[in-house]
Amino acid sequence: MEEPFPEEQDEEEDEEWPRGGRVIVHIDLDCFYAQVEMLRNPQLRSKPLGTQQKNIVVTCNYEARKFGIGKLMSVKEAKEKCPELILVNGEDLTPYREMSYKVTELLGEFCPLVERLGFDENFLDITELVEKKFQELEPNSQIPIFGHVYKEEAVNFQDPVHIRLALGSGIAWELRDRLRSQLGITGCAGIASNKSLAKMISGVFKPDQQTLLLPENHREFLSSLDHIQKIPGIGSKTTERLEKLGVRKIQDLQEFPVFLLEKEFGISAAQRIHELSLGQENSQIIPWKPPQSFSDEDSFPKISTEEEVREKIRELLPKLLERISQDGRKPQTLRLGIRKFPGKNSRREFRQCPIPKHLIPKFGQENEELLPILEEILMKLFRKMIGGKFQLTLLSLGFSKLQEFPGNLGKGSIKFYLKRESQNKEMDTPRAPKIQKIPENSD
DNA sequence: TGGGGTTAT
DNA sequence: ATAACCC
Repeated sequence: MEEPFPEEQDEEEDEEWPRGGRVIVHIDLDCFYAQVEMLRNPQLRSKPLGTQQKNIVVTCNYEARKFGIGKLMSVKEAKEKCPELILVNGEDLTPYREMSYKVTELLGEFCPLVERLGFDENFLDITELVEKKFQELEPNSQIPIFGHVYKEEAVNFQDPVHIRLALGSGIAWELRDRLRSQLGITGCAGIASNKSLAKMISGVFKPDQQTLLLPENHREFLSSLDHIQKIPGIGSKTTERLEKLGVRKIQDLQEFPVFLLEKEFGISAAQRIHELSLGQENSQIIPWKPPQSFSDEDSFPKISTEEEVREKIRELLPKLLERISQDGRKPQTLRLGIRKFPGKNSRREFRQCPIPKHLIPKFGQENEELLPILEEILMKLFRKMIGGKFQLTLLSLGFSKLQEFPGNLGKGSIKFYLKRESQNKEMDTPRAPKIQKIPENSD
């Protein structure tokens, strides 16, 4: 009578994985740049506001969205839709970068497993936190659910997986509450049993809300997302190739023969793609560490002389040097990036080179010699990339291979980095008093 | 269409 | 170094 265990994979697969063991939260800040600008100037809060980079409105607040303004819309179109739209320049990312790290830092106080994705998203693996709460549960205690549950599905309080996710919704609520009360920032959260699903579910109810996805609804939720590109990890290139195979909807992908996927993408990518379409994914949260590279770019109308290139380098280099010296680590590699004029799909080309050994120690201090030397190295690099005539629309400088310097013990460590970032805590946030939250049942 | 980032090959 | 991915 002993049925053999379904031997799906007796390989090195994570033992804990199926059974929906983990609880993952994805936090997605609402129109982040616009929020930061509204904190800097509260007058803007009640007005339609966008942040502008060159001729693009990159984000806008919800007042502006009422007029039909959306992400990455041209300034021209946005102004047509809303002539009284206020635009602030968002080309210097410093304020956003700083607030972004404050957010990650705050989340890190709850849980060491925080992963950043861009400036405005974070993943947390709160499995252990949830487990602790689970163990502390009194025999017949009521477990509140916070925020929405996808499909308004009833939580089954007999099911330990459901209970853990419900506890996770409480933690997500607390995280969002702290972001609002301490930093004045709102965002959405998704709670699910892996990163991919947590991320996809977080945007279901949009500003300042959260959504919980139960395992029974994985398939249905994925099918509801109709297009394959909604799956994180399936980008534009993969989408093109899939569409050539006749696959457009997630459901198409779920049902598509794996051996045909393997012919197109190779075994490992095919497996990944197929599993993603079913919501099966077990990648770990990679704890955040100090950035592995710094870069600074600028785009502009065509330039075509070396002198212009040199000028752009002179604008960008000091800013980067300042950031590097704040960080405390020293770069071993210098990178130059360009975009050539007929901007073939906005592609950039990069060249790197090692930074001469004797220059590396000079990076911490204010250093006048450093600038001209680096400038020359960059110009040489530039000449190597270009042969003769050129037209450029973008220049990018970057430092990488960041090395902690002996003598700077602990600089570059996470703690040090976070301290620096949060030092100018001019707590100008007279936020609404902390209110005891009542679970939103269904709004 | 901007100004960033990471990982895989 | 490039290409793919993410925001």
